Amino acid sequence: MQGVFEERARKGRKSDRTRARLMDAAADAFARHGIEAASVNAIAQAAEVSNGTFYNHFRDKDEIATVVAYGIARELARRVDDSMRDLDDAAERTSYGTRQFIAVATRVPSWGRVFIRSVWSLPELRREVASFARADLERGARDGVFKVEVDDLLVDLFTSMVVMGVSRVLEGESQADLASQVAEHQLRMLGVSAARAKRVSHAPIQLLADVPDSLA
Amino acid sequence: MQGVFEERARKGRKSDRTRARLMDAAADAFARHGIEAASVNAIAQAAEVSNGTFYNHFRDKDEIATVVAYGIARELARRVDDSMRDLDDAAERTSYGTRQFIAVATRVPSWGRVFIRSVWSLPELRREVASFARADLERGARDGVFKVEVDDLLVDLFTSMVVMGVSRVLEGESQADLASQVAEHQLRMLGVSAARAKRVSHAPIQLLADVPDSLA
Amino acid sequence: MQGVFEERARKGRKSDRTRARLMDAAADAFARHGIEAASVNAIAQAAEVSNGTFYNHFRDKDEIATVVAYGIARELARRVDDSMRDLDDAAERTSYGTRQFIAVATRVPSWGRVFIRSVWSLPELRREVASFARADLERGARDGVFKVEVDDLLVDLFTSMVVMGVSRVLEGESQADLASQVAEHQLRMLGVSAARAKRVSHAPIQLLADVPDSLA
Amino acid sequence: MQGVFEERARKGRKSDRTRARLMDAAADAFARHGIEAASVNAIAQAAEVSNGTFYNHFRDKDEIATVVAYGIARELARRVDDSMRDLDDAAERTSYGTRQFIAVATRVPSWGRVFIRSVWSLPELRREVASFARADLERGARDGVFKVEVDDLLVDLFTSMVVMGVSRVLEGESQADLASQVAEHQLRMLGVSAARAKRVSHAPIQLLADVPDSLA
DNA sequence: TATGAATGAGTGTTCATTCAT
DNA sequence: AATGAATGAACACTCATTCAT
Repeated sequence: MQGVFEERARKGRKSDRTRARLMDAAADAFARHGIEAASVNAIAQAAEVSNGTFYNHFRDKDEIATVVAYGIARELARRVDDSMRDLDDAAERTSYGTRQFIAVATRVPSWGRVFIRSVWSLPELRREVASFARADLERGARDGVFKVEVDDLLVDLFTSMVVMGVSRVLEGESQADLASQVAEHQLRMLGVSAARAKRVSHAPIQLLADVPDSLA
Repeated sequence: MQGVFEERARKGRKSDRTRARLMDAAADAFARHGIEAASVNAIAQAAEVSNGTFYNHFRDKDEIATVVAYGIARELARRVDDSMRDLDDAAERTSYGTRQFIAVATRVPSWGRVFIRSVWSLPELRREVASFARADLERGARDGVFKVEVDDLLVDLFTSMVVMGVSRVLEGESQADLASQVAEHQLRMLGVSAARAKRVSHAPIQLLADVPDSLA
Repeated sequence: MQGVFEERARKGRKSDRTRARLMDAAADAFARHGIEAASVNAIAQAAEVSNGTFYNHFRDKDEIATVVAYGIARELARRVDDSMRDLDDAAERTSYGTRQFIAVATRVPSWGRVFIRSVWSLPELRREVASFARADLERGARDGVFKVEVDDLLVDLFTSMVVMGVSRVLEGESQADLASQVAEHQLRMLGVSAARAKRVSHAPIQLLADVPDSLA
Repeated sequence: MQGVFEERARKGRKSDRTRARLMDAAADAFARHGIEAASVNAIAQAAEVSNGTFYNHFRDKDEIATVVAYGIARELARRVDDSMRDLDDAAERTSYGTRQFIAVATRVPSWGRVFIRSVWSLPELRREVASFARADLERGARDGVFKVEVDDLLVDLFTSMVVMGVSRVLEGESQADLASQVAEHQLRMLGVSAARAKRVSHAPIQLLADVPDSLA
């Protein structure tokens, strides 16, 4: 099994690849058992290096946990953002973003699981990811598409709904329709008419075209 | 300091009181450091019994964690439910329930924290607590007050919003208005008109009349 | 092999005996390899308890090191002091004390070795032990037996000579005459005439009459 | 900062300079944390070379420890000896040597600290340094200046007094008078009259004239 | 039921040392 | 000679759990 970080470090130096393999192994272990319960030894073993090597690359377990969580969160946000370049309407962007995010986050289950774990424990990370959503929410409010005032609480509620969606999919729910429904509920919460909310959220979209097959 | 479980076991036998003190201490420790990081020794010490005594009352740490989480969740739900006996309208019940729940769950911070931690890790517990909400959501759908279909996903989204509210308050947000806003957003998501959502959610309510002073 | 601490805790509770055995084992290990190089596991093993038990009795390795060092130093000082109750003349007391101390400290080699190691690294301990010597030096200066001013430096030089004596004996030198010569040199340093220094320091003395045979 | 070893290797080949820098870094680290606690990595880093390079120059940590200790001890002895070329009288030589040694050993504190640490753990080193003192003690005994028999014990006691002096100065005592007092006590121990001991030991001397400024 | 000393597997972490480049 | 990533044994310390009293 080759992880996503290693995939990307394939061209780098050997040391970079070792680091990437540790990160992949850590993401996997964190997803499986949680950060506390994942042991450094197990991570090193999964990465096929000795435990000492771990400490050549990371100061301690906290460091790799943070690095991995941010790495994953940023990569998820980046991919979703990239896929939305052509959309203008705030309702469409918001709805599309939610659906795409759920799709991407569940594509590599260990990444999704690390994400929903760290999104609560690392507030800065949450804020960073939420800032993408916030921009669209504010645009919608400005344009009159949304009828609500955008504040921290609204952004957090919006985020918690996305997270809930990711959780459900990772628990086994089929992703396709579920993501649309989450988006639909969000739009209604934001003051979009029920009819439009349904229409926009269930419009067919192109998912994940750019994700390499090796991640499956 | 006397905890809530002990409060209720005051009349019971000595053994019951010991058990209750262990549960109070555990709730506190779990809230403070998380379940993994809370040690049995520390719990026993806080309960002023020896570590051996712990194992006379609970098979292992997992058991007390589950028992405490369920105990707290049920107590929270019971209190909120009790306070809603006189309400009939689904929108009012839903809104009132959310506001009351946030108030109660944050009244004893350690309980609130244990709740938001366990609500994700114990799905059965989540379902049990959510069943109260589900009843009102279904009533509202039946009565035409809510314009949405009630399914598992909706209940979970509704729940995640309440949890988000509790989190924010425990992070230091002032509770009063925040709870109302959460409720308002929920009603809008459920298809209630913006005007009514606002009116219902910001109506003054009597909070916590029944909470014993010892919890303050 | 039964150590000195255990000997003394024989009548105590079982827990006290375990603690004492750990201390004996630690004294031995510290003497053999130095404090840094002695491992907690090795100490526990030598005491025939599990490594976990060690930490039921001592917070960490530093704690047992300090406790053992002070325990040994005080016991050495106490024994020597006890044996000098009947002496009045400062020159005799000083000389006798040095000889007795060297005898006692080398009687249980591991104690002596711990002493010469810790006397440099724990200044408070050095001061505590030296305070016995200081009293006699000051008395001698007051009585005119010694012709020097007693200050910190003098006490330290005096102490370092005793320590040197202990070192030499532990390195294999025969103790009897060596201790007398150390005492003789000390007296001369203090201003006692060569003739009297020799006479006083080589007078026969009763060594160690009170030390239990089990220590041999 | 440029160390003493490097200073002297300035003209040598690059390899020699690397070696010298490692020795300076090691002396510093040993003085700061003790030999056990000083890590090879830290030494290499302080010397601004990679850890691998360390092993091109020294077989292991023990080797550099010994080499550094001997290097320092010999350098100290050499400097003191050089400064005494013109003195003839044994009492003067002895006293002057002690004072000069304390001055030199405390001039570069890390050297002094390494010295007092290794003088106990490396008996051969102690003997080597002491041989300078021994020569003067024997000359004094032959000449009748000292009234004692010179044997191993006397040399060791004499040495321990010098070491004690170095310790005190490194602990913060002002060096000037302290060294004189140590020398005075030594002379008295050797049988020199109190009056002459005082006079000789407190005579003004020229300290450290030959120490390069870079050491300051 | 209560006690608390004892257990021992397990954890994170350090570090001297090796070796391919 | 120099590099620095990799190694893995060793260490201090934690903690859930057992059990004799």
